[in-house]
Amino acid sequence: MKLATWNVNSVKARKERVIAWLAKHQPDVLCLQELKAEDSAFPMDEVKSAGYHAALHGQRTYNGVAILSREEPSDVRRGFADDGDDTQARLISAAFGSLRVISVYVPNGQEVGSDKWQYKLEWLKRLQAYLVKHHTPSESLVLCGDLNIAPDDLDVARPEEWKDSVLCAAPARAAFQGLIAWGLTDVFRAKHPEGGVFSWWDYRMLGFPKNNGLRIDHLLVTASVASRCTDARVDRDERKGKLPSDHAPVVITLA
DNA sequence: ATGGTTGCTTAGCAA
Repeated sequence: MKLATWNVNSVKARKERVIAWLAKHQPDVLCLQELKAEDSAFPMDEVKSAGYHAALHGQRTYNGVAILSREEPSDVRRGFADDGDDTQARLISAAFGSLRVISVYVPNGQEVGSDKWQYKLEWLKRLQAYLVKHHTPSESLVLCGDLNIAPDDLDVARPEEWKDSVLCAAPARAAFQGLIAWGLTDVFRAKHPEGGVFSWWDYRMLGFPKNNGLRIDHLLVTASVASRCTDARVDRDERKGKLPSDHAPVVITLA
């Protein structure tokens, strides 16, 4: 079984790439982030023709998340449905038999100390509370998406350059460790303990040609899923060529 | 040569 997560930075701009990627890699589940499109603008016909279902939580201009799957999803849930601000479409959850998959787009935070940074930290707290309220580490669960956190300096090509950024600042890394402490395993790290593998490169300043990358897209899994994981990789090729997303897909294989 | 982006929405923001 193959599960993947990919921040596509506009599903309309990336439509051909997404369809081609599905055809080439045949994942069982593909979680998408940053659709930047309402549900009505999602390329549903093309995705269906490729043989996939799509559970959507879209939004105009910003945000928007989805879960594409070969199997029809059940129990689709959108947003936190808590008493906080739920106007930003950043979380969707679906079940496939006994496997629960959650696709998230964590706020970037823009600048440490800004209002958006506060929102990011609060959002991460709500994510932790959401897991505690709705799920248990004894389930088979995959929490994946653009977490906008590089958990360790091993996940940063140039740690000195990024150390004070919203992707690396201590409170963000502490929030990531909170998810781990709840009962999730960073299976990608387990397969690549040496680090130096990245999932995002800034469009600006020749980020990709210089490999000035960070690993901020993750698949965090509970123990029963971790024990089945045989492979974890970044599809770096997808960041190449004409008009790529600034993120590459991250893929795990389960026995 | 010291900059060098993209997407959405239409000049300014977000990443």
